[in-house]
Amino acid sequence: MFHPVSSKVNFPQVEESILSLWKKHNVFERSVNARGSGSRFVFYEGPPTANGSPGIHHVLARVFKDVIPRYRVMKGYYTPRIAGWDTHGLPVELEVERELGFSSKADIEEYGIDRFNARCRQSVFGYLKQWEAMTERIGFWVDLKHPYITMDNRYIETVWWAIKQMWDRGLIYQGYKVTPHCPRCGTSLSSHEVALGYQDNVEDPSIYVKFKVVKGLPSLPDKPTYLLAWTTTPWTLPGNTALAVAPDAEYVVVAGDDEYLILASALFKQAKLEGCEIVERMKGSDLATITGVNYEPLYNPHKYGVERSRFETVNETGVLGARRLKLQKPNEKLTYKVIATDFVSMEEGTGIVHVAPAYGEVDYQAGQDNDLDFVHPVDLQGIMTGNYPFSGRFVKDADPLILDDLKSRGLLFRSEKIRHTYPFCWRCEAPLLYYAKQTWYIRTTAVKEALVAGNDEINWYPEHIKYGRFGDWLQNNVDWAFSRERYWGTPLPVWQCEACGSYDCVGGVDELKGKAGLSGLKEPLDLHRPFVDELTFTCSQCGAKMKRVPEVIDCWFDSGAMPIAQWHYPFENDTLLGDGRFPADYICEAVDQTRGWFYSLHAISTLLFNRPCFRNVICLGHILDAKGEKMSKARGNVVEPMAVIDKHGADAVRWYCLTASPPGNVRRFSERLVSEVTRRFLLMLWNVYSFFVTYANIDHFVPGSGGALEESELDRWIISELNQLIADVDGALEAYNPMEAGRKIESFVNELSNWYVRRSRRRFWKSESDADKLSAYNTLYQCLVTLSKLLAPFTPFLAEELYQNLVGSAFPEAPDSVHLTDFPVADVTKVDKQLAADTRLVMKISSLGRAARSQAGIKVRQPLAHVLVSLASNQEQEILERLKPQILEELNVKDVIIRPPTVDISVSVPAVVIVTEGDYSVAVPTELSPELRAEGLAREIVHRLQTMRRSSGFDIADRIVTYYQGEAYIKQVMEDFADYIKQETLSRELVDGVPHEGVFTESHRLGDYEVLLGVKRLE
RNA sequence: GGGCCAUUAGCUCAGUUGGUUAGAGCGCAGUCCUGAUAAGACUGAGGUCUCUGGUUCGAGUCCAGAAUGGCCCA
Repeated sequence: MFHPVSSKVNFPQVEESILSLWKKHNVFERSVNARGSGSRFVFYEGPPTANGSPGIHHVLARVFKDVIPRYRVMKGYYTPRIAGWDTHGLPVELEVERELGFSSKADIEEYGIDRFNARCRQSVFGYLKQWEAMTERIGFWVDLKHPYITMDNRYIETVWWAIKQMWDRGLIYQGYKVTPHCPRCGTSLSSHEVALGYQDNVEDPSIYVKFKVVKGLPSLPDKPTYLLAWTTTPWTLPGNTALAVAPDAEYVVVAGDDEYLILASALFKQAKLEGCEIVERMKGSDLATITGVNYEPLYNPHKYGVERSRFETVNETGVLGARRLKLQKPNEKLTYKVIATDFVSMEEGTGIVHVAPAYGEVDYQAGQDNDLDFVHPVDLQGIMTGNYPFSGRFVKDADPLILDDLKSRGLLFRSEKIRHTYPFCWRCEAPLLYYAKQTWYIRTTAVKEALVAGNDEINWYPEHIKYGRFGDWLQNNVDWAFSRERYWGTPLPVWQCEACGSYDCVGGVDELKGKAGLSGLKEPLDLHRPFVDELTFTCSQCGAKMKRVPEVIDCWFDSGAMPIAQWHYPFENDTLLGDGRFPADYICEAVDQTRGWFYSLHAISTLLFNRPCFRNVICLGHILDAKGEKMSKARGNVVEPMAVIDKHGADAVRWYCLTASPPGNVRRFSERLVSEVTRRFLLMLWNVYSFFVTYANIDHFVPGSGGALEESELDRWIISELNQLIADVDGALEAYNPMEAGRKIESFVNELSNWYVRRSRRRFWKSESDADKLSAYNTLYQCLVTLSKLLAPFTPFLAEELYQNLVGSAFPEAPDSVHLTDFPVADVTKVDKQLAADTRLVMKISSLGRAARSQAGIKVRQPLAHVLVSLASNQEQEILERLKPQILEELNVKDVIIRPPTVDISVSVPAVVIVTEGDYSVAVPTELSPELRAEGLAREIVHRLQTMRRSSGFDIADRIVTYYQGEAYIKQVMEDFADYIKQETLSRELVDGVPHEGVFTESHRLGDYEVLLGVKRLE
């Protein structure tokens, strides 16, 4: 006996009991360990940060992360899955700062780095319970008991080892580079972080500034001459040390009332100067070389208490290419020059570009190439230094004051506003400022070819990411600025000598402990700041004291090192690279990780081992709300995932995530869509399951009984479809395409429910337990059991429920969970393509026939003498001839008359309704004989009695006595069709007469006749 | 400014290499079926396949350009 299954189901409730079953029987661990001898399938978990509650996009990712490994386990692969937590980085610090009400790094230092980091350590798992609960509830199987945690000493030690490997190969250097700097967080942002914070339509000043040429042009000495330049960042003007022109472009000198202005002729009109007279033309290269076209600084740094320096190159081991700035002496008569470069745009501005080497990447490069001065009157908080009229102000606030100042000095030609895209800090939304700063870099450009070549070996889903977004990113690779001037992160393991300035990189704890003259060591060891800052040792070069540099590293480096750091390689597990645990077969994250984790994984792996560390990656699109808008707290449209799961169940959410749309597309999410999935798919499957169990129990069906099966055509058909389905699902999952696999399952369940079960109903109902009935049971049983296995990776709860009841209760020796079974193997010999096509033909004709009946207004319950059918080919005629019985049943007709394709059936018989689709036509006669009418009435009576049985709460198998009272015609029909009516309604007898008390009665109108019907249950 | 993706019914999505009249589910209106009943079947309304050009005997599909949205880069 199977456990009775009601057609009414509460999925969340079923799932809860499955969860406790898994827990009780330790199913996840066993599913992994049972495959211990199989080949490894390696999954890498991209570690989330647990300092915020998980969102629906996390659920999406975890569902996709789960489905493939579950499939692999069932295919016999040994597939351990290790959870991971990302614990370092600015997000964590910002959260703690918010809690403490801090607004700057000074607040943190005052509070104490030790206390601050202790709070970070605590904060980072603030939502761990929620994360674990969500992970468990949705059935994402991953080892949460032994996760890798990026802040653990052992994890950090591996990260140090990795950095040391790169250091030894000269791949780490400290350089000045212009980096996007967040003035509030006080740190540089990596380019992948910058990418997170662009905002459109930002309003900024758009100003034209006049730079006075020192002596005027030799040919035009009568009036002062100005170079006209354009900028949107007035605050960078004090840092101006050159003006750049395009060497091949034409420049013009135009005459104003009491001045000459120089600008590119191409931008002459755009600067609204077309009314002015052009007095001279010259090439940009001439402008740059003409003696005397030096200009006066807008702000001579020496007058405002600001330093001026120039670059010089130094070479040291490990710090290749480092540059130092050499301080210059004050010069009251300072002038700057015009340079010719290749970056001057003729699209906007004046063709003369303001160059401030401290504040732009190209500016900085131009400064190096042209020995320009370097002036940097802005501190790390974005405050103007020196004693300008606008000193002490935040740069953006200084802008209007600078304009006022220039205007009062007659140097502002024009001032407007512009709307453009500008980057902001992705966490705190402060505008980013481009600064030349000393930062530690990883020279990823040195392995660019290997990065690109490695990408060739990776399978991307969707494929366009490979040579699109990710490939482009690799092609445009720049060195990785990976140091952060922050507190809560993996400390950069570089020590510098206080005296001689030489560096040492430490690659492990033992190495550190072995350093001569080590002091400051405390146990238990904590590799974080400030404790690691207190560790000093003796300089091997000069014997003075080595102190750690202050920086920590980008947390993307942490997570990107997880392939080795989760194993504490090479300090433990040193066979990792050769024993199958590296690289990953599968990873999966959202598309924003292209420049995040996907990149840091790939970069670190390539730098260390010169090979990629993942083979297949599913890259998920982002989730939008029901209206297609981005979910955000501000909009208040964030979907709380647990609420949806509690209401509809995890399987519904999983199935929606997996099948609703291609994984790489953006997708809309709403509770409504999840509930649709439940109705359309889960409930339909459940109904088939419930139907099966109900009748199997009535008939005491025992799975596998009955020896060789006498399969009907219908059985052979669904078994053929089933085996085709197995092959399709297997192939799609093998190809990392759960959506396709899921949709195939959906259409199979639809066929199973709406054709196989519907067509087979009478076989289950009939009283005698013959071979045909047994075959039907065995066939449906096989379909359901196979479905439970096919569905196990997708909807593990529902799959388990089916399996437990269908298999667990019948085969005590079977594995005690569907997740411990093998994935079904398709028996291709059972796939009958011809039969599939034949059945499609029957479906087609039935559908047309129903349409014709519908149009003729004749219920299917009313038998008809025949239908006329016209087909596409003679071959199909033969097929349909064979499958006639099915059509007879489906359409409730006594005969099917098949006409050759060449005969127009509309003229062959009068009084018909015809429905045609393509080459297929079905015609039904509208005339009814008295015999057919009587039979129709009998069926109508049966129908009414069935409904009465149900509404009076009888069980399906209850025997009854039926009473009837009506006119002569009714009595005649009741007598003529007595056997039929008794059989259909399980009536022991049909009693003509007034029902006595205790009988459920109803009066019915059947066409022109009145009848009183009564039913009474027999004990 | 550049790149990638998307745009098909009111909504969510299919549409293989170009080939009759562009499909499904949901929703809506109606009919039917029902011993799966909080399902199911059928019919109907609902489409300038975002737009403009081009290639072709033939374009939702291929090419070019544009628009809108999303993501990314600068």
